[in-house]
Amino acid sequence: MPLSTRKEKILKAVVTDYVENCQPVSSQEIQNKYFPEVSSATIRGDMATLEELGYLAQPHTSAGRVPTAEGYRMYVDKLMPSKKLSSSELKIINQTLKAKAGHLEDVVRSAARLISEITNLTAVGFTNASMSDKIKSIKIVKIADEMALFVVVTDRTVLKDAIAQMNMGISEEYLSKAGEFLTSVFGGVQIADVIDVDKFAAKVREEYEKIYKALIKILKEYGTVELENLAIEGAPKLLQHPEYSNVKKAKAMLELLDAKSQLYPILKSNNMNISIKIGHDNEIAEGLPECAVVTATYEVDGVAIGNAGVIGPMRMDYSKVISVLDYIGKTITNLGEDAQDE
Amino acid sequence: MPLSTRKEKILKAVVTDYVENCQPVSSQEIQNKYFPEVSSATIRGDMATLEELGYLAQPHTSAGRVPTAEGYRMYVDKLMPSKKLSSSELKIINQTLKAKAGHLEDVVRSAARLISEITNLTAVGFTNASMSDKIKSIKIVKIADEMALFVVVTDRTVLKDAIAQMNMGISEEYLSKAGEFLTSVFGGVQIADVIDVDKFAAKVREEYEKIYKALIKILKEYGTVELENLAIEGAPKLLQHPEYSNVKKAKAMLELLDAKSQLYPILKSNNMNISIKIGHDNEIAEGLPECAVVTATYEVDGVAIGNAGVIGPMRMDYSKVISVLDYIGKTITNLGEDAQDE
DNA sequence: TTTAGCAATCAACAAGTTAGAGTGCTAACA
DNA sequence: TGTTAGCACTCTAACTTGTTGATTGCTAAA
Repeated sequence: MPLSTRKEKILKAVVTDYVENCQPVSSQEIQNKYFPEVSSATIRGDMATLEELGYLAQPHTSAGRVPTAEGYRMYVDKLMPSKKLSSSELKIINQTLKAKAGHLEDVVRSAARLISEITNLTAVGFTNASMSDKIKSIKIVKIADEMALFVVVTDRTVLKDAIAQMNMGISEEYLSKAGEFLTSVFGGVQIADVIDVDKFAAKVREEYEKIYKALIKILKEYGTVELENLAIEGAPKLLQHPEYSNVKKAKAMLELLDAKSQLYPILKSNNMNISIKIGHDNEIAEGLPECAVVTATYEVDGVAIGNAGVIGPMRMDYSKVISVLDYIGKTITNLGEDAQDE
Repeated sequence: MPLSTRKEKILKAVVTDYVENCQPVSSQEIQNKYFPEVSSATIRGDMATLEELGYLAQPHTSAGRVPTAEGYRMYVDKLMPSKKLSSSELKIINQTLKAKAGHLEDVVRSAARLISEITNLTAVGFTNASMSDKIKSIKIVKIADEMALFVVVTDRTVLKDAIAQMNMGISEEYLSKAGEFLTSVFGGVQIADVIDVDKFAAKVREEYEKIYKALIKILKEYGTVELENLAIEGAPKLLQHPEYSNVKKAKAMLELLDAKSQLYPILKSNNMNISIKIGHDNEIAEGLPECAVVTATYEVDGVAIGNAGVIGPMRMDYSKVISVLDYIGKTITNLGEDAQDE
């Protein structure tokens, strides 16, 4: 049974009002603010129906109505108006991201910070890395007597934190040659293949065998890079929402944010442009308190380079969140293309 | 007027009990648990004296006593027993830190995590970097057509996140030569001097001028490296302390932790082996809620390489915190010396 | 289908009461 | 002089009760 237009409008009004005031919405209020043309009794009837259908709920008998997860879902899917960002918001997004152009991790982190500041919610951002990324080049730099820094450039990012212990007395020339050799062998090869020893053992000359082993060790952790790059911005903002005035709930959420490995699967949207999970949707994570997660996947040249989004109470301004994520997505894409044109 | 031994013991008992139970301590309780040999009336008298001296306070007339900041201070300075870590705690510290040996940032971050887990408090850790660090070597690696990675090794750390935009068509040889040249000019020179253009402009050959400028830009941010490396572990643990059951206070603390630039001066202990700031001590930071900060400076070969410590309510188990910080400090120092012996 | 009117429900607040925990004081004692 | 028992006093925390106001659901009429 499809909802009548009036019922839709009432649902929309309830969500709008509740998002703004965080108070159960009464039929009176709906009538005054949104529906002067019908009586509160009529609205009451409609609200009762909406409650039967599962879109609204009552905290207690003599209270107004509150949207359920399904209510928000319906709102997001069908009823939500699109919202424009203010020109000052557009400006700050452009400026901030432009300043960081070129540094992938910085861009995503800045994006998260922007999102948090504009939406007043806790934001997250992370870059993607996958075992199917391809090697572009490998450089090895001697930084101390027995230490070498591996710089691995892939088609998506630059791995530059990997330090390996080396034998005494290995020369710079040798490392440089080894880098060239490894680049020639592995250039264009997926990381998943590089670490598959059987496939390449034959191709690696004996003199570079130790280096190859060090490389494998480094690349095995490539997938965890995205975990380390998971940026969380504005965590304390959680506490300003009445939903988390209860310390227990607040703690549960903060602990979730703290445990990045747990958080990650919740955030990772399945390559959807914008993914919206509300309430039940993400109750997959055991014990996760009622909340909503909105994430966007960012692309440059058609390649997904990272995700960013917000996590917070179900009661959030979805429309605004989506505008921000969308605009930031476009800005990042353009950033990449501009860089190429130069 | 020095305290009588009994008064000292009573103060110690009050602190011990309050740290454990977070309940105002009554004369009865002291008598039962710590002083069966004197009557509660006597203890009451002593507690009244301790209150006059400013070591104890009463939340209200008919409540027990609570230590003041001065009370904790006295406890820490004179009365605190030393505590041994359990063998399982020693073991986990050794194992965890050994696994990270060689990676300075990782060691300090792991140290913070260990501290947080063992003390059940929020822990922080950061590596030191200062403009008086000396350059050891500079390598420049081409990672894309117009991008180069500067790897700057100093006597304290390795700077390897600095990517600079380069002119089209700069060759790897040129960058490699430039690196050698810069190393020859700046090896052993303090960073503060390197970025002082007037001092060295004459020495830098014209062909490397642009590279030098890029280097300066990078090194100017060297000091902020430590900010970025400021690791905070176990922030949600704050909320499990009754002191922060009030969401407002919790938020103030979390915001402090979030604003790293604000937090940093509070944490940076003035090269003291272990620094303990309690209550008023660190009320320098405006609006900082009542709390205590205990930090230790870690050294390898006599050089301070980082700090780690805890931040939390004044009511904490100082003795345990200090044991942990101390033992971790020793472990880190040994780690560095072992590495050299090999 | 909509509306007005009205009884019923319930949270939130305020006021009043009680119980008990803990103190400070005092007078007696060692 | 220091210590103790005893007791009155204070104050919070918890519970009870009553009241108010918001909001609903229902019903009968338009």
